[in-house]
Amino acid sequence: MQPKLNELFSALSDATRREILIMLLEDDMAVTDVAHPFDMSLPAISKHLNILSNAGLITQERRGRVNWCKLEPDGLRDASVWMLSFGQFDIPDIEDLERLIESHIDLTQKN
Amino acid sequence: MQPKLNELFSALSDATRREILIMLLEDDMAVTDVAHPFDMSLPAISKHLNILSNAGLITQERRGRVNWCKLEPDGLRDASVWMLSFGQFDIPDIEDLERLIESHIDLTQKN
DNA sequence: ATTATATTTAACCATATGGTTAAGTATTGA
DNA sequence: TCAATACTTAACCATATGGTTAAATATAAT
Repeated sequence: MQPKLNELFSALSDATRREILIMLLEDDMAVTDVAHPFDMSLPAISKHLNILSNAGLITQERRGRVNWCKLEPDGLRDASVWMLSFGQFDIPDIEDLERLIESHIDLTQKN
Repeated sequence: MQPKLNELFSALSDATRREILIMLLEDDMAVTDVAHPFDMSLPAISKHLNILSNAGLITQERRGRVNWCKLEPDGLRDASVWMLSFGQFDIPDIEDLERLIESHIDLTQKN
């Protein structure tokens, strides 16, 4: 399957979906549990998860009545390569990076 | 001004806008010249350029009646850091990267 | 002064997006 | 078997997006 930059970047352009990805960094989660922290209906979250799936950023595996959501970090690869190919910005500081990884506050911003 | 990941990723999610960014890697361009290769009206391109400006990916400087568009590669920085912070995918091959930079064909895909 | 060039703004249109509620479908537990 | 759980699907709605054409604006050239 060819990389789909439109779907990839479009999936990343929504704050709810970025938060979901960050939640899934911790561990695989059931749909209901993904939905829990959000002030939003379950169908809305279900749609977001479909969009993330179609973008190749997560996979979903149904076991019984539970649909387990799993991060697919390689899904970010194509978008990452695309951006790196511009290569004209400084490689972000290791320190910046570490700080950001530690505290995901900056990553979960809403706007 | 705070980074705006929504605007940034959203701007990158359109193939026309990604092509414009790649064109601007070569050199600064007037709006009309940006529009030339596209089968699209000038106002449509003008809108795309505004979206890229608002995302901080380009700047526009009017000199006389010409509005010069200039790439702002640092605009990609926040999105890049966000993606790198996932850090669970392999760093793309230097070879992959060089091949992609040489031939931007893979980067300008439409879907 | 008039015309041509470069671009933006306005008004409009079709489709996409992100949300809702209500109903449907499996699967599990009592 | 019946009810609860964990979803998904369908129908709907408001707003956003990406395009169009026509008109407006500002600068440059004749």
